[in-house]
Amino acid sequence: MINRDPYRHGLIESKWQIKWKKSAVYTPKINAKNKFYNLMMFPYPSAEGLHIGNMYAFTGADVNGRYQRMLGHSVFEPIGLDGFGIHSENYAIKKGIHPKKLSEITEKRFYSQLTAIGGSFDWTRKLETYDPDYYRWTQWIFIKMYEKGLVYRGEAMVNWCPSCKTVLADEQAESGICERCKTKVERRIMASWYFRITDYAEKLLSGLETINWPEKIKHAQRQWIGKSQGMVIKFQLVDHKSQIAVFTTRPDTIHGATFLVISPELSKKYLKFVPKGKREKVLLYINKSLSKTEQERKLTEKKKTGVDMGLEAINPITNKKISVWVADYVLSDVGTGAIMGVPAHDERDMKFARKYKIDIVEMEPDEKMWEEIKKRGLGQKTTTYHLRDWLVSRQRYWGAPIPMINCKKCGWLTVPEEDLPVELPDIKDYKPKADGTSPLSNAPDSWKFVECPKCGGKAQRELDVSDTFLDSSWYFLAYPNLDTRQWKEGPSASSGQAFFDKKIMNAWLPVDAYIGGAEHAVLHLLYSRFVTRALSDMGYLDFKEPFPFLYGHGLIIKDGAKMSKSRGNVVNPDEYIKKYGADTVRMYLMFLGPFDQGGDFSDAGIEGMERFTKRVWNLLSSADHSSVVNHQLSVVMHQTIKKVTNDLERFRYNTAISTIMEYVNFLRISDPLSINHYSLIVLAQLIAPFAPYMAEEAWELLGEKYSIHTSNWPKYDPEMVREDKAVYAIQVNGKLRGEITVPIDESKEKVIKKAKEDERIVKWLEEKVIEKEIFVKGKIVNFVLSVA
RNA sequence: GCCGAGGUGGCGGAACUGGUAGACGCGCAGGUCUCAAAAACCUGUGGGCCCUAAAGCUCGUGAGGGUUCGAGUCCCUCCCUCGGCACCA
Repeated sequence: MINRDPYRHGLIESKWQIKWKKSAVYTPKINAKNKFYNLMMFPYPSAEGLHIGNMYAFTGADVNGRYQRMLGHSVFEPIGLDGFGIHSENYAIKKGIHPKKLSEITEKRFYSQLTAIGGSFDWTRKLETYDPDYYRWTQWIFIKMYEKGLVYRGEAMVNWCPSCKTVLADEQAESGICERCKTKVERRIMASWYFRITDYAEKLLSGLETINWPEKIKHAQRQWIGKSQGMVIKFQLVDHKSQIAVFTTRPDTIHGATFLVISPELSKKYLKFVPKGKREKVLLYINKSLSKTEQERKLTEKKKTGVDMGLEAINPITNKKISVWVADYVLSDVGTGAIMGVPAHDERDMKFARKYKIDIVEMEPDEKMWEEIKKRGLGQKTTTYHLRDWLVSRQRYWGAPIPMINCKKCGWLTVPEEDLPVELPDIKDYKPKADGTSPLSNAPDSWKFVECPKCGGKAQRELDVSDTFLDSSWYFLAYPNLDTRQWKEGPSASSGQAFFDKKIMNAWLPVDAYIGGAEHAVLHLLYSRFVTRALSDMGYLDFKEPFPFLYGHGLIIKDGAKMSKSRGNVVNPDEYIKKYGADTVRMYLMFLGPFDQGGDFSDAGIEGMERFTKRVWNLLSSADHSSVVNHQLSVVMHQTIKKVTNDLERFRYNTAISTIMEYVNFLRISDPLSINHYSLIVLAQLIAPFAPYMAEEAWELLGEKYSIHTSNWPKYDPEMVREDKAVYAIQVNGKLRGEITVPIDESKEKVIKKAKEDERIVKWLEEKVIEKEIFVKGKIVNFVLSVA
């Protein structure tokens, strides 16, 4: 009897959602054996909810988690929300709803969508960055970093986004554009808190060699850290005691240096040496340059401008007097902010020299210069980095308050640990202000003013909040510890104890598989590595890299463009899940192309996948299956297991699915009586990571013990995957002329003999001389004929 | 400009260390079923030539050259697309 009940995805999905939750299949014991921490990058809950691109990423990560679980691992796949931050806050402002209230709404929506897509999340250990139980530890980390000397307050030129009305870190303002809203950033001088990530430049760079990440992402980090080795060389000014230090990676070209150029910022220092007659012109140039934004300065790239400062310096190698210029093509924060101009070697210097008619001296680079300069004490080897310290202050509301107190008498002090968290006060007017005043200045005095922890006098809290990237720089450390007493109770004054249990930490971390997009290459991924290393150096952690293995998934685009609300091409998965079921949508997404490549979403092919889902269901739910052993079917089955397993190991989900399709096609044309129970068990198991609901339902129907997701992944028998026949392609002069089938172990001589006798081949060999016979076992025979 | 990744049918994409290019799916065409349609199922599907047909020949993986018995895969030159960095001294 054949059961042809249609597959009712709605009913089946809700059935298993409830049962999975109740039986805690996805909740590993914290002291489990064979642990596997499978983590997808922390999502920030966009107000529109989960879009199809998020679903793609989560599904791909989940397929890996489910596969690893079936391999026998205790898989921990936690989920939470990176809900603090400008993104959520801006949306709240737009909607006129308080961010706290809005976060409650988005949280519900997000979690219900994540449930619907069929992820094997451990719902008992979730976290949200805006939860005071979470951010007290964000603040604790800030304090620990401060105590270690890794946090300082600096007054410096910063990136100010006039649209977001806050300062931004360098990583968030690449090329002078706000990472969030794409507005041009302005330069402002502001007092802010900085993390000394530059102290870790070398460690972050060399650590890349120890981790298994996509080369693309490692490359982006290397480039961002921007190590360059060179020399700082001092040039003596003529008639003055002062010197100008330049940084160069090519000291071997110093004998071609015919001028010096100082950045406008730095040139102020030398203004006093500039002859009176020239001073006005120089000053004018400096002011004009400084009023340009970084962006404008970089845009005028090709055109070099500058002014002769009327000063001379001595080239220490040639002993010639050379002129000193100020020009804005030299940047103050690169190297020493001053360069030696070597027109014969550097294209930019050449342009500058031509324009202002400065001497151009041809020369050959001389490697001995390194030694020479060092020996004569003219300069020394120096390494510089492009990496800048991480600015973590934000003049915004929706973030973790920075746990610092300012006392007029005692200066800046950290909030005592036992007073954490410094809770974000509920205030009515939380909008950012154009003048850079923090919205928390609207907080009541009872919140703003506190007793100085040192002298007891009146002191004020820091009013800025910290960067969202600080929240997300350590969340992966939190998940396995959410059940611990320390986590719930918070830090105590005396112990200095962390939120985590080191035993738990060492058991679960580092993360076994981290899956996320490449867009965080120099943001989240760099910050997390830094914070982890810092905590490790403080003795809190025994590992240095949080993510030894990272898989970068591709992006789902729509009509050739990235999905975004402004383009109006955001695809919501809800309607598709409702119509086709989560399993079909999951498989459709995974079948689009290689997981690291992403793809263009069009629903054109989804109905094909629906057909496939139905076919699989029809096979699995046909109760009348024998225990007959059909050799040919067994061979195909074992080959399928082998191929699918290999593909899953390499995240080649698209080909894994196509292999399962071929298996299904084979079963469909097979005599129904030859389809035995085990061949269906295997089918259900192979498809389980992709279509978890249907697989579980089928598993029950097949009378197997709950749950399929904790069953043992099928193993292939090496004896069974061996073919007993081989198909040889027969070529003449490299061109395919026919093929023959022979027993797998047929000898070379016999294969060649048979090939020569094949009627399709004979005519090609008639009256020809065979010069060479190429034989590749199991594959090919090629007869090479002599030309004459 | 530099650094990545890539360019394969009408489309998404297969092809392990050089060994039968186009798996799998979509789309399309024809058919079965039906009063009809949908669904489902079956057959075909890179271009050209030849042909009643079976079969055969030939060209084909961005362009051109090379290595090799044999190249989508390796080497050289060039073009294009996407992503990253960019006056970094």
